[in-house]
Amino acid sequence: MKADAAVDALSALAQEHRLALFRLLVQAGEAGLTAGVIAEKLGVPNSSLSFHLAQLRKAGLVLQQRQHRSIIYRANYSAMNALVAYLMENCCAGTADCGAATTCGTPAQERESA
Amino acid sequence: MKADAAVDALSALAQEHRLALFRLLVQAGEAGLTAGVIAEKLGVPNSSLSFHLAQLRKAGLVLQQRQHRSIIYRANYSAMNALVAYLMENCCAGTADCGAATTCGTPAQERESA
DNA sequence: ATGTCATTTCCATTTTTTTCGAAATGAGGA
DNA sequence: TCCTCATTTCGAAAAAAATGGAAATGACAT
Repeated sequence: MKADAAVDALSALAQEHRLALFRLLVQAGEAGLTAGVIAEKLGVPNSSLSFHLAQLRKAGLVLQQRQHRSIIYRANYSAMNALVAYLMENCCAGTADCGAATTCGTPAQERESA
Repeated sequence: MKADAAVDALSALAQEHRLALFRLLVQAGEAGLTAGVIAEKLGVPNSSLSFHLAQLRKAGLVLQQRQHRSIIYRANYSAMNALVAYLMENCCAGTADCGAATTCGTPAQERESA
C-alpha cells in the first residue's frame, strides 16, 4: 500500500457520518445494506449520503453491487486489513512489544501479498 | 472507545505529513524521536510540524516527554490498537470471515477492557 | 414505450483545515 | 543570573471538504 492510498482511506473514515456508515457495513457482513436503508439509519439526506458513499468507494473501503432496483453496499475487509498493516508496518523497532500481534515485527513484503 | 474519539484519531492520521510522522514514530519504537529530528526528516517547517504534533497528541496517538533540552515523541500503540478494534467491532455479522482474526466476532466489552 | 422508484449529479454556500513567518515561551547550561 | 537553543503560539491568508435542495439519471416492471 502506498502513502496516498492510505491517506485517502483514512480521510474517508475521518468523518462522523462516514465512520458510522462504515461500521454499519462492517457489522452487516456479506449481506450488506442498500443506500436507502443506510440513509434512513444515519438520518442523512440522500444527496449527502451519496457523496459520502462515493468517498468511501473511491478509497476502496466499500464495494457496491446492484440488486434489483437497489444498490447494495458492503465493507471491503481486505482494504481495511491492508490499511491496518500499513499503519503498523515495521513497528516497535523490531521489539514486538507494542501489542499488535498480527502485524508487529513482520516485514512489509510478507504482508502485502497476503 | 467513543465515535468522537475515533474520528479525532482518524482525522489526525488522514494527512500526508501526519501519517508519515506517525509511521516514523511507530517504527522508532520506545526510543522515539525529537521534534527537531522529525522536522528535518519530513522537510516541514517547525511551526507546521508543531501544529501536526499537537493534532496527533490531542487525538491520543502520540505521547511526549522532555529529555534534556529536547522533547521526545513516541507512538501510543495502545491508542492505535483501540482504534483498530473500534473499526472492526462486531464485524462480519458474526461469521468471522473477514480475516480480522484478532477482533472479528469478539463482542466489544471483552476487548475494551484488554 | 412508459411510469416509477432508487440513487447520483450539480451548484453555491458554509465550515474546517492547512500553511508558515515572526514573535514568544520555556528549560537547561555557563 | 543570563544566554542559548528547541519548541510552541499567533495570525492571517489559501486550500480543501461538507452540506442539502432540485434536477437528472438509470434500471426495472408492466
